[in-house]
Amino acid sequence: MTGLPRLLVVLGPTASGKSDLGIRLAEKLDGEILVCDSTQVYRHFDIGTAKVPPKDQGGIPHHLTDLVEPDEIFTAGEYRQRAIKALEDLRRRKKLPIIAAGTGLYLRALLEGLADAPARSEELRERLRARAERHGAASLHRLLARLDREASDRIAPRDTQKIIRAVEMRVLTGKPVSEIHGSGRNPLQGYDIRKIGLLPPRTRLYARIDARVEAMMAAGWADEVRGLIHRGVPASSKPFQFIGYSELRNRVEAEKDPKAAIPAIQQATRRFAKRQITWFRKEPIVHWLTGFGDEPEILAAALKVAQVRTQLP
RNA sequence: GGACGGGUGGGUGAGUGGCUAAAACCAGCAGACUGUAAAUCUGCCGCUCCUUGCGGGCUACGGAGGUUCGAAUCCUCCCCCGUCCA
Repeated sequence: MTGLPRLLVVLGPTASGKSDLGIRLAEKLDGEILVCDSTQVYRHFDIGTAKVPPKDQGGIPHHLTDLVEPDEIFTAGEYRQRAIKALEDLRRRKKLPIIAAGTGLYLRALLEGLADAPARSEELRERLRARAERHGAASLHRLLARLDREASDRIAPRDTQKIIRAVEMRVLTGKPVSEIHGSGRNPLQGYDIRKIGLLPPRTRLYARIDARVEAMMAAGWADEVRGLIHRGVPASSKPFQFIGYSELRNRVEAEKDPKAAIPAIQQATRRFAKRQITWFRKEPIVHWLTGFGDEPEILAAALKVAQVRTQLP
């Protein structure tokens, strides 16, 4: 066990101080950061996705950000592949990988792997979406019920996104979802993985979120959005769906005061944080720390978790 | 001082005699989620008791009375708020 190279994971809801803790740990333990965040993979969307600006990175290399252009679609499978490459690179250079994870699905895709399922098919999705438009979301669910009863029982009739994915898997492989998932995952091997979870008290976390949104606005978030519009990033592009970006784009386009969007953005971010917490609560073997990543006691506790010889159960 | 309009659960707001613990939306809480995941979706949401049931009890629609078998809904008075007239 002790022969395996270590892999640190810092996970937690947005604004819990993951990036900060990650950098401090990297400084002490000769590590580098692997960002695990579905929004930071997009170039040009910087302020609202809370990327750590280079001047604040403390000289610690940050990987897995700015991977694609805004009009591209990025997926968990893609993330897994890139992350594995990055891990191999760090291993060669004998650096401690520290994953700063805010996107639970991506983290799971990397650590536990994904089933051997087909990638998205845009044409098929186009057809399915058209069907939903014409005959309603319920018709898609009925279609899935015919193709894959078990999957349709598990997915809510209105959850069009998941229904489409299930139909897609069934059509592309001819196999029901349960069979594909039953075939197993391909977990990441060869690491002594230590997971540190940041879980600050809810009220304090919410207060930080509120303050951070204000700070992002003060840092020129609206101008960033203006720039994105000018460079021709379409409203339909994925990153414009991210929290804050949709609200700000609307306001900027309508030439309304962007500041008026602040309460709505704070609200959406708080709800997002809640969803992250729900997801991470299920994550196996996490050393939970009830505080923010920038607090000295938390750093001390995290260092302990990272360095003990035998992994605690 | 007078004339209207209005006061409903944390918020907005529907409800004009029983089907109403009270629509809807928001907020809040909890949850699901294996290739869009900062996405998408689900449940709960006055208090309380138990044999957890489309169960019982209590409290609730500004306040106090009243009418009625029955009131958030009708009547009386009072208190607030808004607009207008003086």
